Amino acid sequence: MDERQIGSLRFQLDLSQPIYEQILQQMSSAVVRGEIALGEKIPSVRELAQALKVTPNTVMHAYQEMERSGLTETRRGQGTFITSSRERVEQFRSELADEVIDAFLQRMMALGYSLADIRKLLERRQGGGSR
Amino acid sequence: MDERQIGSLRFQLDLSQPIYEQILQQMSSAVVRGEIALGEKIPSVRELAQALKVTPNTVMHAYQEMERSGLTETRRGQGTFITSSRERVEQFRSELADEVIDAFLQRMMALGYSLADIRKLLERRQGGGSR
DNA sequence: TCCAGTGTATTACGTGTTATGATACACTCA
DNA sequence: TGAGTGTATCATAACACGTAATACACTGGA
Repeated sequence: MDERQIGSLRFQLDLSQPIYEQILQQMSSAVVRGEIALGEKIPSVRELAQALKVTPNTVMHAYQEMERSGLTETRRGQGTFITSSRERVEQFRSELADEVIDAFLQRMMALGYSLADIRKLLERRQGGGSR
Repeated sequence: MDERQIGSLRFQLDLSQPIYEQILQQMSSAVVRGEIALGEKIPSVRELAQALKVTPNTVMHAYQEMERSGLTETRRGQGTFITSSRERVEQFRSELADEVIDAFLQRMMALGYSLADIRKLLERRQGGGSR
């Protein structure tokens, strides 16, 4: 696992997944968790490419996906910025969560687990934690 | 979405995922949910290939993965059979469930959801009941 | 013993995705 | 004007996936 830092951002890249998707996911995570401020400028395509030792094209791919999902706004000649709409970030977060939950439930049901079963299994994870 | 039936098995194949993985997953589901009896013979490589209109190689790929995970036993010249060990099937099921849950929790945490949040979201599914 | 039906292996080919590397263009701002 | 942006294009390579064809090894029943 390769770990690289640029500004306040931290990236962990491996070969198990397309690089552009890992950039996309980790950047989205950072935004959604408030680790990047709304309206903030993120590294330029070339800058991040150099920091991560990948091709600008690969970073571009990730950035374009982010804009497509409304998470960023790009201004030609200026750079790429996190959207300043808190609402949009919230919507992105909950929509993504919905998809993740749907896929999870579908896979578990295919294995014959009921919703009640799933809840029990999750409680078990909580184990020594808060309850 | 293409749906095909062979014996008691039903397969739904699309292009969103490798075919061999869809065969693997749907066959595993059927076993784990008891839709295929323990020790039962499953269609031969050529037979299933013809029914699904794919190449024998593709079915082979799926079958080899199933054997690697201990779900089936292959007997050269005879065919491929579901393991007759209920214990092994149970172990396969719970191991797979563990992996699915781990991946799910990791993705949700990356989006900033706590275990308590996740439980609440799942409860909501139960109430809304869109299955 | 033969043979049809099994699993298995190999080779060649085509396609799509991913990533690289290089180059060029368009835009913005100091 | 020039440096720094996003953007587009081309060629190339590697890899995964699927197809197609062929061949081999094994088993059980006729």
